[in-house]
Amino acid sequence: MAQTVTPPRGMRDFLPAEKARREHALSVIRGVYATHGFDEIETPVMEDSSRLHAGLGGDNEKLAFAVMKRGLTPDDLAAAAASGDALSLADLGLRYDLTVPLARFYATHRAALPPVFRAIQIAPVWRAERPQKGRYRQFVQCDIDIIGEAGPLAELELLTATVGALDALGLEGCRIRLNDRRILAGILGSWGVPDELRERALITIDKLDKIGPDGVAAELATLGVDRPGIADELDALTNADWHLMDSVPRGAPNELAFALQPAETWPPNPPKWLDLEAYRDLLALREALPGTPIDFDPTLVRGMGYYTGTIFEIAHPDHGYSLGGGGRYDHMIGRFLGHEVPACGFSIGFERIVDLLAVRDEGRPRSVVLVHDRDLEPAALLALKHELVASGMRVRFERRAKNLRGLLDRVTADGFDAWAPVGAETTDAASLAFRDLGE
RNA sequence: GUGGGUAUAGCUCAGUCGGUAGAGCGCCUGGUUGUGGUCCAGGAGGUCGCGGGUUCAAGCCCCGUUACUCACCCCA
Repeated sequence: MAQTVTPPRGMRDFLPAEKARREHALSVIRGVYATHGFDEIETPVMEDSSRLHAGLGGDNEKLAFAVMKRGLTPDDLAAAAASGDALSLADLGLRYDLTVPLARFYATHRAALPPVFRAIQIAPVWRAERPQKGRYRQFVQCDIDIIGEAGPLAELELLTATVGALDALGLEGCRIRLNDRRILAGILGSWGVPDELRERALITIDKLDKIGPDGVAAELATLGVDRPGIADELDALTNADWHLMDSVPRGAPNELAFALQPAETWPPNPPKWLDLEAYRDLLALREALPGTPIDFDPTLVRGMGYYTGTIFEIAHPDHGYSLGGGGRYDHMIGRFLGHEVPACGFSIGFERIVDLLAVRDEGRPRSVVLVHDRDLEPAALLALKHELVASGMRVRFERRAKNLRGLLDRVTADGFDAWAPVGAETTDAASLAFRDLGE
């Protein structure tokens, strides 16, 4: 091999067939989101480094690609080396999600935006992770966000629009996992977890489906949270039937299970740690979305530090990773604006769904390949092509190959419908003898 | 950041016990076919990822390194 020529690690080129699949899926998602009343915006791929590292991105901040300042001097480098602060050499960075840029966007343009703003963002983000299956260093997210709506209506609109998009894509088997940061905070509070350990404890709980209740309890103990009975409580949380629509908990009764039954059977004395607003919001979501595949999962955490209320993820039985996620982040815009504006968003992980989609090609124009002898006049060929294009066809030239099989297989894979030989005796489009492809 | 696998022609891959670098497809040339998707012959194309080591001899064994890939952590 003369030289290895590849795109940057974790980033990809797209050949025509794959590019067409992606654009088709994107147009479906755009269309559904638009019918649900959202408006598309665009922001720069970079933001100020300080904004990307304001503590809002959780672990993703460590994965941000930084952009070095222009015109750095040896003194600058020496100062950075002395302080050990490499980030001081950067003033910009590539965005690692679309939520932080949206909050900045809203703070910048709030005067031009409606009181309740519904935004679509479909764009690439970058994270310097180690690539693997379903994980890239450049990937497209499809975000919808509602800014300015504090009540559950925001969650409902986001959930219905997202489920609508998944349905329109023909993606079957997806379920929405649902939880609320306030529920998690209540659980942690009941265990006496101090505030400074809360984030780490949450990440530990997130591993429940991988390392089990005993594993989580053991890891919590290493953090200093060693209250007896935690493993049993986690086990009860896991084993309860948490389907919000139609169920009563089937596991051993526990406080949280009772709390999530319908209001009529709600115990008169709710557990002290239960956040009543969160409880009411989850109830409202359940009652407003009958038939939607939503599962309450008290162990769903999500890594972003900025979530303040409901959190959700798209799960698919064929994949160990989530296909999307989101939640409420009521305090983030206040960081940029100075006063609080409620906000909630849902993101579809485009890379993780596009491979699951079947190809649909209805509505394409008829597309034909002209296989021409190699000694024809370009002007004559172009006149033929012009005539066909003017009639609404998609037209591709291919120079005559000795063996046509490979050529015809290739253009069939590219989606062409028919081909015709073109020789010196071909005078106009009427004299072309088209043959169907894909037989 | 941690662990496993892989690396040979443009592509997909063989390569046995260490003994002269291979196939299919694609490409080029000539012929065959002649309303055309057939067939035949010939040809070009390789620093066997890179660097060391062992050996009379390394694509093959050893060490290192880089890239790709799968998984973990974390995430979409």
